[in-house]
Amino acid sequence: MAKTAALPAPDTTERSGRRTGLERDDIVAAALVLVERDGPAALTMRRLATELDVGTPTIYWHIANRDELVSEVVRLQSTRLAETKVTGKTARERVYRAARHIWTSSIEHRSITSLAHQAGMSSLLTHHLEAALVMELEAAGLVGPDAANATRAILSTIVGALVLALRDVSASPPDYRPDALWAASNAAITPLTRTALRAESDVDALSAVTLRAVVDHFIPA
Amino acid sequence: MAKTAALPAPDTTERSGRRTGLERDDIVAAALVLVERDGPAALTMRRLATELDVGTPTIYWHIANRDELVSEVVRLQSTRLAETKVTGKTARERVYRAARHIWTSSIEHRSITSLAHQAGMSSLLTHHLEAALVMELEAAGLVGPDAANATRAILSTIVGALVLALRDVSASPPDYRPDALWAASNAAITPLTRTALRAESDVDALSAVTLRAVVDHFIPA
DNA sequence: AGAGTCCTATGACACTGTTACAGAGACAAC
DNA sequence: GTTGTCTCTGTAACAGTGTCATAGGACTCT
Repeated sequence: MAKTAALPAPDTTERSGRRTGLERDDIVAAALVLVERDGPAALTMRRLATELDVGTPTIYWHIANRDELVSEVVRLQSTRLAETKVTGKTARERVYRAARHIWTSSIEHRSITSLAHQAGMSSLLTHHLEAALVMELEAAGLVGPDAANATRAILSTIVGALVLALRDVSASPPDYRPDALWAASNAAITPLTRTALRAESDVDALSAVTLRAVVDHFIPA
Repeated sequence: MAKTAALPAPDTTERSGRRTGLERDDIVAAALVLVERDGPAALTMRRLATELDVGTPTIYWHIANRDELVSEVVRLQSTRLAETKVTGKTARERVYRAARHIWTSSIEHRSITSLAHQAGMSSLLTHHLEAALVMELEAAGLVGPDAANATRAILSTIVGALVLALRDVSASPPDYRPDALWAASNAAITPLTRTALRAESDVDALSAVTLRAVVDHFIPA
């Protein structure tokens, strides 16, 4: 035990029995740091315990499940992403910027985005940003079910692009990567299109275009 | 050992040492059945072995990794989805129908879709259907990068809607479900919109609308 | 009959999440 | 000052997971 120093180290008193007060938040914060530093797969109860220089059951005293820990981590990150300042002249533009902000934030913290995504909690991660989006939608004249549907459509568009952007191509066997797949395909496709499909795509630009199309469709000019 | 009978049972000869020929495909087929019957989480090497009435290392003789097994399962399902008959008068309509077919197929076999999705191989699962989509796109006048970008945009739209449709809300703690999240949110949102956000959404219809918007944007009238 | 190849079972290793249990330390009450 | 009692922590274990080393059986060829 007592390897390389732990992450937060909130109390100066040497490790000895009782801790004072705020533990739960420290655990969640440490988990967040761990994920951002070493990726989603690194979030292991034992590893987190080691990082905190603590036994595994200690974590279970403060937190019920691993699922709850993940929820808490995602929620913490969600609040950190809360503040948003949307600019833009037209209502359409402001909606687009708000949506685009969700994309950039998710890409910027891709480890936690992947974590939330694996746990099926993307909506929790983006909730605050989503609220900002809804406000812009209402400012653009959409209320009730119209606003809700537009929100979901925009969010699903972003999530779809995120899946494309964050997937790990190196994980699947070489023969089954999109590149090789299109090369081996015997479909009746123009060579030009085939090579374009094999090439790497600029997911960021593509996401922007698609998002613009969806926003334009749901927001009246 | 020798519990309830195995799934395929290809040979009448009692289990005894050497099998004749086609084993690998049987394993993959059994894995596919297992996933479709009991969900993605049920695909365990030991459980698959038990299902085949065989030891675990036997599977490893035919298949390298679990990842390779998953790849093979997804690929098998992909070929089964291969035949597509796209109807529709206009080119736009045919593109839309081809894209919509990817959605319905993915929803219909949601267990395998989830499996492919978790492994980051959604594109492998939908590859054949994607090829059909590309052909329709070319028939609509798009070639090269234009066709490739339209393909990716449409596919990401579908995948985004799939994530929304296939997520397991019961997995996350009650306080963090979208419903409760919007109820507790203190954002400046109209009550009408808030209740609309809290309500369950018709993801299928929403996906159709979004898809239509994206297709209309990329395909000239 | 002997050799070689293909396939399989036993058993283990290193992980994972999770928990029962036995305690330490700090505070309150007597 | 001595007891509790509550809060927290470490040791050790259980049941799973993917994966592999090893030994041996069964079949085909010579």
